[in-house]
Amino acid sequence: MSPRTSKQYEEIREEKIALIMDTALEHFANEGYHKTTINHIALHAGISKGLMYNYFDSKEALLKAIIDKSVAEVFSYFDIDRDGYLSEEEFEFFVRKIGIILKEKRSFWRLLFQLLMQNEVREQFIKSFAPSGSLTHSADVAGLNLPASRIMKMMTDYFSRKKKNMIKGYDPIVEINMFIITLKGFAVTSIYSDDGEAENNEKTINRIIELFK
Amino acid sequence: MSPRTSKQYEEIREEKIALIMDTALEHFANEGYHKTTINHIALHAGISKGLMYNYFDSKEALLKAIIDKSVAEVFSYFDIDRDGYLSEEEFEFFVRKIGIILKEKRSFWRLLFQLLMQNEVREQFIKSFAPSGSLTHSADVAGLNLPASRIMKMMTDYFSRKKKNMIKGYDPIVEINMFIITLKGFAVTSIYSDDGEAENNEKTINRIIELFK
Amino acid sequence: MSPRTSKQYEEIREEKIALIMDTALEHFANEGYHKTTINHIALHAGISKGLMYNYFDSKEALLKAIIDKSVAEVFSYFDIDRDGYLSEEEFEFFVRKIGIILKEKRSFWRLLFQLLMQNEVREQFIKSFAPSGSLTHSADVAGLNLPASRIMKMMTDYFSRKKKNMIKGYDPIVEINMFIITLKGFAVTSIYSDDGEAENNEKTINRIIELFK
Amino acid sequence: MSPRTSKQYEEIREEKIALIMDTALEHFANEGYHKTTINHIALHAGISKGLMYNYFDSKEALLKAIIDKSVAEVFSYFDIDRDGYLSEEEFEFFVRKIGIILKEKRSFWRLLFQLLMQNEVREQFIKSFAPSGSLTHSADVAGLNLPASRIMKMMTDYFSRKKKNMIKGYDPIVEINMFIITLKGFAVTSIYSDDGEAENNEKTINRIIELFK
DNA sequence: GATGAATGAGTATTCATTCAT
DNA sequence: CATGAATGAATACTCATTCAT
Repeated sequence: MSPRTSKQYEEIREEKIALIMDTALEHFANEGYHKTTINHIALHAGISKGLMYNYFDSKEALLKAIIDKSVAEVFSYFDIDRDGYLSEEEFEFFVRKIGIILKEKRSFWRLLFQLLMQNEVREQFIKSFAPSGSLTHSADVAGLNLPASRIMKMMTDYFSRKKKNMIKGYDPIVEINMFIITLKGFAVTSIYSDDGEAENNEKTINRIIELFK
Repeated sequence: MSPRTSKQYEEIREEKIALIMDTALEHFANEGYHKTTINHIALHAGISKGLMYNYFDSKEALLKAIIDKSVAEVFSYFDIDRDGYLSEEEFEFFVRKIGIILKEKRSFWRLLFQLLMQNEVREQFIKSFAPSGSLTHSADVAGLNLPASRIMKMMTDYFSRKKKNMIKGYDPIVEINMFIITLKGFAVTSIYSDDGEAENNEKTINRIIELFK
Repeated sequence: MSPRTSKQYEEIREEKIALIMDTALEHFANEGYHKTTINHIALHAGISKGLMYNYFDSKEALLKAIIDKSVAEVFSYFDIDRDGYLSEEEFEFFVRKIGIILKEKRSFWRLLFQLLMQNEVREQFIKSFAPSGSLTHSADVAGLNLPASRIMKMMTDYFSRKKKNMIKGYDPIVEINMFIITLKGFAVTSIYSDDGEAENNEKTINRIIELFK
Repeated sequence: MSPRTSKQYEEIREEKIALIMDTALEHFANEGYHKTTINHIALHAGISKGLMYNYFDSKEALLKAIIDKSVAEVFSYFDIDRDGYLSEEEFEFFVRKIGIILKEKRSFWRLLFQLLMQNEVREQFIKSFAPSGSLTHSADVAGLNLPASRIMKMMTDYFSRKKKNMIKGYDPIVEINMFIITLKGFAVTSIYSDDGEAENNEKTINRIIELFK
């Protein structure tokens, strides 16, 4: 007879918010943001249209919340705040981690790449994640210069240090770019590959490490 | 003031069709297919909304026409119908060609990648371009198995033949995958890079050739 | 910690009802009935949405309750149930009373005028306050024929009696109408004037009395 | 077979715009802006919902267009740009004109008064029509300080000049206020009176002229 | 008595598509 | 061939109202 405690309410809220965000991410990622209607999301989440508007101001706000949350999760995967030095072991760890996170957050990556394909969104995204002046364009990951400043710095240092075998003509900038496009290509491939290709992806990761370690 | 000859009419038709397709491609690529309205296209093409429906049955038909035309153009770039053998010179030529075509057909590629990010479209696309059973998934370019059958065959042969330096553990399948994801990563990066990065792209292309030739 | 007595409950009820009605009146008056949401009222009253539905059946019922209560209050200001005769002193008192009540119940008047601007509402209102057949249209206060029958009767008597200075052409009906539109114009002005204009309003009241006493 | 000339198109546009604005004004005035739905307007205008959006950006833009047009019309009724001097004949003409315009533009006035009853709108309106600093509040017509500056100036001059009979205590400011509230009261009454009361309104106008000329 | 999550009918707005001229 | 007015189904969003706790 008495009203729920505010703790109970908070739990309900969080559950529903998670439910909505998860459902929306799934559909945004697979059918596209524009093609996905609020109705569709509500239907698949088993709630009413109106409820979503209790938690999110608009479809766009929902999208933003999803992106923000996912980006935060991804960043937290790489405990950035270490010494800033990248050893060879850490480099390998980093690459393997990417392989894992691409699989685990596959929906998010699909959505993100999708969004980044649109000029307006990409520019917006770059603006919000790239500390102004922090990066040369050569270090830009096709719009994905995420926590860029820090990670990129470590990368650059890493590749500068190696001077692989002192090969004549070794250019760290070129090498970083190669590494980035390789990762990007792997990402784009991986997030649209099905489970049957897990083994292949594994081999590819190994080869990437072999090449750039 | 005499009535136009049917030849003149034909010319007008073709001009208008080209104008509409070019304008639409530009906007589809940069603002996204869904966000681009027919009104917008008509406005920018300097024609009326109705005219487009004289030439195309629907917005989707327009999209399809654009894709078909562009794909045909891209394929024609690589005169596929040769001997089916890929020499080292031809391999280098092929890679450089890709670098060029990515720049020249940038809008198309943007649009294509954008579309391929949507499950439904991707599946549709794969179905229409991949002769069933022709490819192992390992040779699938994340949905981009273009004139696949033929080109892929040549590639596979090429990489199988090389057995680069007879390095132990050399696996042609892995090598092809590496090559493909590298190209794909380069593509995704290149089509969203601005002109100032031409030099960088050039260097990257050189390095790709160096690595996989 | 003993259970509340029913008297305490009654007190809570009345307090809450008053709180809700006051808050609602304030917002209805200033932002408009339609623009004011139940949420908004609940928020500003510091209660939950649901609580209002414990006391009022609907938003419209709340409105009606507010109007009824306010109208009753206004009528009670003029202790109508006297001898039915209006002396000159009483006339002046009456006019000054109106000046005061317009200030004190400003929100109500704003709301009322607002509502009366809508055909449907006005008709409804006229029906409920004007005993059928009791008034000639000439005595209608643009929908505001409040406790009409009685007060109007007194007014008519008052103006008929005066025959101000026996001026030729003096028409009590016209004079009543003039008096009414003057009051109405004063009302509309007064309820939207700010405090700084109190002095002006005072002077206007004096002049009205001077003119119509 | 050939498309309409742009003149024909222009005619169609103007006709439809007028139709939409007239229909909307009618309904806004009688049922209230918020209660009137776009559907309703479209239905009564015999057009589709969509068509209205071909001509107006939004419901609010439609409202604004109506107000702007009506205000312009009303102002044009009083050919403001004369010598700025108000003779007694002109004063009478002015008052009678108001009586007429209230009848002819009744819907507009209903709508306007309705809107002015809402704080936000009223403030907006005052801002757009009152040249800053041009008026003392005492000359404010309950938010309706229209082409205020000019007309009010003429009025003030007129009432200052008269010093009616040199009566002791004659205060032009008070007299202007009285005149304004009388007009306002007449307006509010008139726009909600039906045709049967035409005669009464006529008499009231005569009395107003008698009192303030 | 009190709460706020949940609902869904209703509303403004968009946009591909049609069609008379 | 060319035009743009007209349509209406679809979509995002609002808000009064219900109800389990």
